[in-house]
Amino acid sequence: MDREPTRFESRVYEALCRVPAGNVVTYKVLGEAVGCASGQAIGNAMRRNPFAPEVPCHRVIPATLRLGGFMGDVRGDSIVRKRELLASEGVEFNEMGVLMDVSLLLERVPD
DNA sequence: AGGGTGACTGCTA
DNA sequence: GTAGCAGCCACCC
Repeated sequence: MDREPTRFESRVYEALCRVPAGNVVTYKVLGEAVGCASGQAIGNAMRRNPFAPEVPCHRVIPATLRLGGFMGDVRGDSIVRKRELLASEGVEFNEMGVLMDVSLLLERVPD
């Protein structure tokens, strides 16, 4: 299971670190930052992220503006953790699990 | 080399 | 609101 990140994954993590606290991006946006047309591949990289939350993978959400997954889980206590992590940065989700303030969602990863 | 998997996306119903 | 499906791409057999 555990292994060193591939070059692709390292690029993804590097781009991810440019997302400021208090903001979020979609898997798609993060993919565009590293030249990957598949959000699913990005999700794979996140799922394997060995550095959470050092590398802020909790700032990546699906285009549906829901919470998505965290640390391998798509529906579990980890999601609550992700939600609280984001709340502590000022990014809040409602009871339905949907992002409240859409203006916090960046359309592209900063340089 | 080929097939299966998945923290996705967009469309359809 | 939900469910299913095709397309997507990196990774792991």
